[in-house]
Amino acid sequence: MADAPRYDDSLTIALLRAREAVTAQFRDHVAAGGMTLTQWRVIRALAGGTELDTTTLAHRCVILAPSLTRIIKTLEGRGLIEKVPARDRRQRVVRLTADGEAMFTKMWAVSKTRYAAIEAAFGSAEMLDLVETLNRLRAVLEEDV
Amino acid sequence: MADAPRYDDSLTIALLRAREAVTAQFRDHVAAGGMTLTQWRVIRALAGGTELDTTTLAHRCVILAPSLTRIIKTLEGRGLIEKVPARDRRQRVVRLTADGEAMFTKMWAVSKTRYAAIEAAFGSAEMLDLVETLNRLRAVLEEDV
DNA sequence: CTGATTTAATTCACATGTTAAGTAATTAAG
DNA sequence: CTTAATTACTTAACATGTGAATTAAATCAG
Repeated sequence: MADAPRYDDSLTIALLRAREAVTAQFRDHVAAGGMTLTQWRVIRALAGGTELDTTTLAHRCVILAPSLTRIIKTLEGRGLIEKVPARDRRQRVVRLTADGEAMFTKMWAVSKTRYAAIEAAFGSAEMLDLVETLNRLRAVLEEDV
Repeated sequence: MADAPRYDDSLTIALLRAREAVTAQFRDHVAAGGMTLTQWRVIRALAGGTELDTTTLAHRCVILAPSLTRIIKTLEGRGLIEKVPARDRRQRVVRLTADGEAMFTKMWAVSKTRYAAIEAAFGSAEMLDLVETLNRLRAVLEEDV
């Protein structure tokens, strides 16, 4: 069992820790804006007048449907997003309100800076490589295994 | 705003999705054993008679203290782990029970196989590289930025 | 057109993530 | 030795992750 870390958790743990380290770079800033990182992903996905249904939004933000239902309720309650009538009445299509767009614009500048700092510290090319590798890993797992 | 996805979320999202894809390879198996992936990390960390205090355990498993408190309560209730008297009475030191070790042994064989499958599909060297890169990213973020 | 099936969201129940506050035991200051 | 500061953990409160069941609307079979 001494060899356990090598066979199961190493990749899992490395992914967990790396994600933790990256999100830590944004959490304080986003929290200062009165949002969670998850909520911020939703705002981001809708920025620029984008209208999306729950399923698409959930997929892009990597949020499960039940979580997104609650988040939409919360953000709508804060006046940051609003519903849009959809042809298919099963769907819930949403977009940012004017306040939502303003919130995005205000926070985006800082977010961009933080991201640039990460890129500078880690290396721009290395970062592109990493993202590509992560996406390849995901592609492999979703097909072959 | 059209460039947004390139500057903030790409790494975050890539990490999220990659982690999701990897954990998906283990979730069903672990769930079949009546555990969550988080609980399994704890079992794993204690396998082989290891005794650990909450702080160390939390760090190794990448679980926040409040979550670990609940998990320990749950696993103790199921008879999989037990408390060990500690010199420092502030600490809560735990270890696996005989049932806990049995549970680990039973599930470990399968877990190992799943991990090997991932390694085979993605590439052994690539996987080592990825883990190393992730750890380097983390190291950079925890120091420089 | 009617009933069965599928699809999109929601709701429910429970586990975990996350921050802040609280408690108990240890250590350090004097 | 006594008090203040620190440390380890717990509790509380709320947000999210997760799977299963439910509801409502659209689609399909006949």
